[in-house]
Amino acid sequence: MSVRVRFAPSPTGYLHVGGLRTALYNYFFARKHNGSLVLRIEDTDRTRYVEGAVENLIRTLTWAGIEFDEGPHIGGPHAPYFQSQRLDIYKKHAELLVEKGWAYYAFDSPEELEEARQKSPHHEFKYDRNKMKNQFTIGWGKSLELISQGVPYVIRLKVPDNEEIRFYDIIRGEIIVNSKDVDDQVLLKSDGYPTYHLANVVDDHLMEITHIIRGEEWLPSVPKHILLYKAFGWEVPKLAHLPLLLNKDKTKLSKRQGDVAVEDYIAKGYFRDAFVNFIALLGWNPSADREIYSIDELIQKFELEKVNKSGAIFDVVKLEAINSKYLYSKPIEELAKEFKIWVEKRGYSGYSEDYLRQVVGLLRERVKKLPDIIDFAPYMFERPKQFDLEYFNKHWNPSTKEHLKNILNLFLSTDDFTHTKLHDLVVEYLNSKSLKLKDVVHPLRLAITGLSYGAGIFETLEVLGKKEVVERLEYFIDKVLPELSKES
RNA sequence: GGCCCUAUCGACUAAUGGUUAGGUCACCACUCUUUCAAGGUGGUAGUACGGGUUCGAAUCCCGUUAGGGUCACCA
Repeated sequence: MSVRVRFAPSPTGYLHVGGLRTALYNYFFARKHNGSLVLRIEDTDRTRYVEGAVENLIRTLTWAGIEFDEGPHIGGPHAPYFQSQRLDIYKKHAELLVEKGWAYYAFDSPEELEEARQKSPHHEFKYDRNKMKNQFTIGWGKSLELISQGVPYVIRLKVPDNEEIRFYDIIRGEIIVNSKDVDDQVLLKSDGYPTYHLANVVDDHLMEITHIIRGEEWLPSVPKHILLYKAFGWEVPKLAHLPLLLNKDKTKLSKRQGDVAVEDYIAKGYFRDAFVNFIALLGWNPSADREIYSIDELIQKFELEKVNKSGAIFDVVKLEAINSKYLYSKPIEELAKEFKIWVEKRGYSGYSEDYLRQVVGLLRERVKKLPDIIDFAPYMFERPKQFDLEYFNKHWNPSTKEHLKNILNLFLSTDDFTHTKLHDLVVEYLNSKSLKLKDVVHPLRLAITGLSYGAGIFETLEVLGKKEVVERLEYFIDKVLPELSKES
């Protein structure tokens, strides 16, 4: 039987990075085994539905390079892929369970349940089917009567009193839970919608899912699902519960402690392949002394059996390190094209791709993300408005102004504005004065960029071009210098 | 609190009974240098604890401790 896996998010707004990793592992697993990947939307909670969330989810998944074989956006043999469009299926199955004696009707109001919950300390409340209002306490006939009168009801799973439930998880091994610790879960809500547990089990079976790969937070509800499969007489798919992605304090990754939406990272300028690379290696790795992998390599090397058991802290520093490696190794033309979009987004226009290519080439190894270049070297896009006073004080002496003027004249005298030529001209001049390169390089950098750091100054001059450099130097000497001298 | 899961450098992880416990990020030092980076070289740092099993344990078993998840008519 061929592998069929699914990614089944609920449309509550955006794709969580943990969700992305789950989707990625499902995708890797499906591709590696020439199987199918299904996208199913678990929108059974009407109160949490967010407009546009599904489109957003699909857009982000697509950005990450994940391709589905079936789903709401492409259809497939098991459509519809929205659970909200499969209500009759769940209802039919819930009623089948009542018929078989595996489930029962209950009529407790939310208020009554809340009251019962309040009475028990901590979280010790468990639905007592012998005391609450249901078909066992009020009788079968009375129950049918209430239902026919339109009284709201739910269908609950009738969990055995004291029975060992065993299941095997590919990542965690055998797990045993006693049914006495399992609550009589609601399967069908009073609004006619199924709960996650029912819908999930029914759909995974109907859609012929062979492996369930999902987050560890689902592990505690597996016993309920096992009971459901047994009640229906269905085979349980293979299970794999992934370790959680954690905050720095080791709690489940949450919005409070940083960005959890994939789109936040897209907006910050991380590369798709770098981000996927990073996320994929949280909880699993191919056991080699390297960490840069293409998506194809990740697919080839992926093994569910090698996924870790313990949670992984999401560390942005590591993400930045990986991203910067991609930044350093990607083709410069590709970067220039992408960089243009970022530059324009910042309101700078009119730069040729050739100019941007040179800027990227000069600065990419100094930053972590492509758009960071703009903040790191704003002087490539506009003339400096501020000048680092500390830097000025550190490198200025009474004769520096004279040297700068002379260097300006040297620049004016040449039409060969390459960094090697500029370097040679300056060195020649310095030799005649018995000075060192560092005596003038810093003042020059300050005049041109306003900053104490950046790419090699002669390379920077070359990229900026003669006209721009000359104008900046003249402006600095005439206008800025008097002001700085006053302040220092 | 009940139930369940987990435990290797600060972080991500490798080592599936035999290694001086390895790599990457971060950090530190040195080097290169025209600033900032990048690069190069080197370094600090880990098997939570206690018992077993075994000739031999990070690895298997038990316990302790710690952390996490979960206990809805949410998913």
